[in-house]
Amino acid sequence: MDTKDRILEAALELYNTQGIRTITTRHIAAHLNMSPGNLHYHFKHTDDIIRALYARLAGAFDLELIQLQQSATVTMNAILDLSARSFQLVYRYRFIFLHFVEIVWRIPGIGKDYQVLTRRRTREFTRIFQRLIENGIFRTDLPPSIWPALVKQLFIVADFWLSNNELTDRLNEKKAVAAYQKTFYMMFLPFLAEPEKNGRASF
Amino acid sequence: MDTKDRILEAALELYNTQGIRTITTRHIAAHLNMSPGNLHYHFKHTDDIIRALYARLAGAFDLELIQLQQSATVTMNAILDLSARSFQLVYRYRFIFLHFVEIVWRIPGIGKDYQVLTRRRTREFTRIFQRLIENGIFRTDLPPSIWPALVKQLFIVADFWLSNNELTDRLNEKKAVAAYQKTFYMMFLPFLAEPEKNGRASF
DNA sequence: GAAAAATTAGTACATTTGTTCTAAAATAAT
DNA sequence: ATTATTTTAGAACAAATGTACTAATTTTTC
Repeated sequence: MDTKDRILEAALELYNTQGIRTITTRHIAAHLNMSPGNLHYHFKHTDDIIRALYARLAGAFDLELIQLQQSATVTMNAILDLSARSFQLVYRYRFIFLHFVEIVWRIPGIGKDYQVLTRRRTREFTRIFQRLIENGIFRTDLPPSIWPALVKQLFIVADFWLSNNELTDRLNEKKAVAAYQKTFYMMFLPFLAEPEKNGRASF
Repeated sequence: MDTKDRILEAALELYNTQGIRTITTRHIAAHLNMSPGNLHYHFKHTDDIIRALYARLAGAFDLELIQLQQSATVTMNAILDLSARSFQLVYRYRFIFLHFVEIVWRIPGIGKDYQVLTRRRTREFTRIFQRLIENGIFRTDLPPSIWPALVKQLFIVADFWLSNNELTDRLNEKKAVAAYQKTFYMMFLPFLAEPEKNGRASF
């Protein structure tokens, strides 16, 4: 692991546990027994570190979505599995989600990128839901405008479930994964044509 | 309006528009043509300002909830109206919701208070939903564990809808109110026993 | 093995920030 | 009216922060 990677890993850990307000480049450098000068040789500006971490998160997310899209038929189980795997990413890069608005205000490029990403993901999920309706998995008695609304709900919960956990239950990683998955399952349940049949036995 | 109020109003405006990271007591004082010394005479510590603003928000919220609880029968319309009025509060004190985790980490007292508040509100809503089930407004074919899950979903969306708006659509206040209300309406729709009958014509 | 390039440590600097201190001015109390 | 109290302005301070600079050291290239 080269120096740049070590800096990013240390920054990630410190940001995750102490927030972006209190952690400075000096803290990150000290945590690595490295001089501040050296750190700034690798990352000229503090924001470059955050930018790099966001880029890693976005890249990892893209990989997950590509995998989902490549499967011929999308099942509910595939979607729930995606939610579990993407939570691992959310948790790994949790400081971004816990301070999302702050980061986007501070580094506009990230906001722009997230907007584009979100629009693309919205289209993708709308299409997936379309297919789930056609396959009789989702209900057909609801107004069509419910589906984009569901997508929005899912995005909000996906992005901010962890913030809510931080404000309320403060579950540790293991318990958080389980609770997060259950939340997602429960979000889909009332939309299923036959809840008892299409639901997962494991819950 | 006394000086303390003027400081709080100025702080609220600046925090709302520029975030808590960039705004310092000096900015707030300058915005009021006031000396930093004077500001710190009224609020010894910066955090005291945030604490005072949070207290105002919490107090205003309590008033809303008391009003809902006093009504003999809670209807869907009453809940949707509450959601609209509470959004006005979320918007007025939006810096708190846009930087919630940061604030709670910085001022633990606020986190403690929010936890207690949330638990109480969870119990209240669970009871309300119970009655909506008994009155045949909500479906009865879903597992009972869906209702606490719905409460959690609602809280997450209520607290972070605005953050999501900031990251994606950036709607102004007027449009945001409308979209927020619609989101809430759509969240209840799949839980209604007879969507077409209990739903609102206005959507 | 010498020259060039890279990495690193350490220091330095200007700015900002939260807060305190002092004294002046305004206001209220008697 | 004079005294006491509250409020205000302005300066001052220590700590922290982002980043630049310099020189040393390590690594790579030839």
